[in-house]
Amino acid sequence: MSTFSIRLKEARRESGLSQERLGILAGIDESSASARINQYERGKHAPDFQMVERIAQVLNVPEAYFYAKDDDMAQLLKNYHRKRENTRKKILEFTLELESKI
Amino acid sequence: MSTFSIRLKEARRESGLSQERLGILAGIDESSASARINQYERGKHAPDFQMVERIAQVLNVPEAYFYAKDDDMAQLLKNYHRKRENTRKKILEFTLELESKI
DNA sequence: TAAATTGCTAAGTAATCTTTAGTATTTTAT
DNA sequence: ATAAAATACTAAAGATTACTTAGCAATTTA
Repeated sequence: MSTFSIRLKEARRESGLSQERLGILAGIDESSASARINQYERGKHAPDFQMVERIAQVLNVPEAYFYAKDDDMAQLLKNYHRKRENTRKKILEFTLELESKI
Repeated sequence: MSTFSIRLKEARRESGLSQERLGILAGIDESSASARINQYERGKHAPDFQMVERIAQVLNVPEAYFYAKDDDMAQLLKNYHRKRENTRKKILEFTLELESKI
């Protein structure tokens, strides 16, 4: 299982969409939507970034979320994405107040 | 220019490495390291995730950083990555205290 | 328990990435 | 100023990977 596969499955399940429906909403032809999303989710193939952008939009997560190896980072990205601009700035500023690694 | 290209160039420049040197440190054969990193940086081709992992390690950024379309999100990811586990947790918790979008 | 939905897969075709073999550009040293 | 060195860049062929097709398998629902 790849990082991308794990995150895709996580986010799709949260959305309640089937693999095929997600693919169709992301603009894939209905004849191959099911196969392609399944291949992504099983780690058989990896989509190009344009497709990642479309999937991200449908699932309401930022593109970077799919590449977060760490669960906490994935959660952070999802949280950040779902805030208003004003609130996002506060989060970024908060990280600057904290001491860096060693 | 793709998101990946922009982030790669940003992070490589900060590191002070040449395209070729970065490629070699990321494990690419020296005969093609220059061409490949250049192709990535010009948006001509996109590497697979295994290569992204190696590049991320060399440049001391998280993999997700390369896919952050928003500059502030990219900065957040870099900051988060460079904190200790304990501090990272504080950042994640901080996002939970804030009100969500609308 | 039949029907419908959802998940999954092999294999051929299509598309993309990697390597090679350089040229072009920029930087450094004299 | 300019030669040398380093760095950036590119086309094209070869190598690899993704997409489509044509289903079958498993699960869910009525």
